[in-house]
Amino acid sequence: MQVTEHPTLLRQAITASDRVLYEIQQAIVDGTIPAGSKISEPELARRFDVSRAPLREALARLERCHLIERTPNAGARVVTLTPAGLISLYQIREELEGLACRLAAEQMPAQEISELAALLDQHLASQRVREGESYYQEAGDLDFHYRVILGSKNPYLINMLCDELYYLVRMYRVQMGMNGPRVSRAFDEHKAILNAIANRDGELADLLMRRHISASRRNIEQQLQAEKDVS
Amino acid sequence: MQVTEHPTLLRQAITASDRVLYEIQQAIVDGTIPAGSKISEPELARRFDVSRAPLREALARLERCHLIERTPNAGARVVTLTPAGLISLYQIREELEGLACRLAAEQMPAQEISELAALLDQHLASQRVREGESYYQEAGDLDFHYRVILGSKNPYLINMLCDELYYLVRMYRVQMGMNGPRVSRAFDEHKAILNAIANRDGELADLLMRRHISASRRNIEQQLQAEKDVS
DNA sequence: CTTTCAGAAACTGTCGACACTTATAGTGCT
DNA sequence: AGCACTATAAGTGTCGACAGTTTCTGAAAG
Repeated sequence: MQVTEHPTLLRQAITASDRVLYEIQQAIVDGTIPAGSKISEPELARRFDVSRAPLREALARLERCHLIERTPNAGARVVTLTPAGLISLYQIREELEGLACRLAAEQMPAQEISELAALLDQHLASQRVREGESYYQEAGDLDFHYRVILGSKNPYLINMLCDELYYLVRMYRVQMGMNGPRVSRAFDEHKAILNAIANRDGELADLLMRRHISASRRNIEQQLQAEKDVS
Repeated sequence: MQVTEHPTLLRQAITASDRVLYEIQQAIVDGTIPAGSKISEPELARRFDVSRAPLREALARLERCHLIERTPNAGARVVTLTPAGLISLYQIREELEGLACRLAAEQMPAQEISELAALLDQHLASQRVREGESYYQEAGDLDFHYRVILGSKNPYLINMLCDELYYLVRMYRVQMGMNGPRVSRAFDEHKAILNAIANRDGELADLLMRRHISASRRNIEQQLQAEKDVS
């Protein structure tokens, strides 16, 4: 089996199950496999050219990150996006990412903090170029959140947010077509959070992150409401 | 395939994978399969009399609730219990169960609240009988937490706490041999939390639950420290 | 026309076998 | 004796096939 890069340092074998998982995940997030649609194992197995064994393992992991729902003997469906689901998701994000900020303020190494500062400057530059363009900034937003979470050094927290919840967050953002004036405000909020972390003020970082996520939630809710009004 | 109880109401088919998952889970939690030990798929398949296919699905779910750790092409190991892991776990519980309490104070139906009150009275009775006996009370403790979490009506929260984290919490408790004077104090704390929920005071319920879990963490930490001093 | 009930098709859960990787034990060399 | 290397054994990842269940189709009865 192939090995990525350094054979001894990073001995992470890329298995067929991993590859299929990655492709299906992307397809669900961007809507290529539409929300709410039923999933047929034989069909997907043919489509991605693998047997059902690795496919089923990929499906198990997709269920783990809440992108599909399975019922015994009856198959799997892609989740449907609802306002209630969005609120439930963001309620948890508020608590968990608030905690992540507090821990990051205590645990994050100075070097990681400066790297994160550099990342924000880089975002600022690219943001000036394409004002209002959403995709890059949103990707950057996730990148910022990722790094703060990693800075918490809490393995369960990292696993829950980065592996289990974030693909669903991305799915909401992509399929709701995030854009608008929130982009530039988000940047300022990031900067304030980073400052609090750099000052080792966990309490403030926690508070700011909760506000940041709360604002983000209201933004998507508004988008969702607007979409509802059209139909 | 067999069906549990009401064929139309609860159409949950008990699959072989489910059965094996349940048995292995229990074996890991109570230490029959010791912490840190390596897991051999063929051996477990023989031991529980199933093929490797359902066994692997069970292992995937065990990884999901953090009872085992897998590395590609190298097999799985039962997790090891460490002070750092315990702290990380309880940090998350504090946030998530605090949130659960706040939501339960808002969302929990009156009937569920009165049922929970009845449960506590029942605990009180059995507790008087066997003062100091830990196992039953601890099971009751988990039962109380379960109901509060279910009362939050947040599906992600319920899944994370009841399906992903609680088996590991039980494992820490069982293998650290929880006992001592904490049992009776925990009951009073439960009662206070229930009161706050019944009064629809989410903020107070949140605070009390955080304290309750924080005290529980300190209790186990102490136990763990004592065990360390012996060795 | 709707409803009910067979029969058929499709699908999920499970099994045994094979390919390739990892770990183990043994052999030869310094 | 200690170390490197090779061959063997064990184990994981994957495949194709079969059994039992669910769902769809269609015909018959109300």
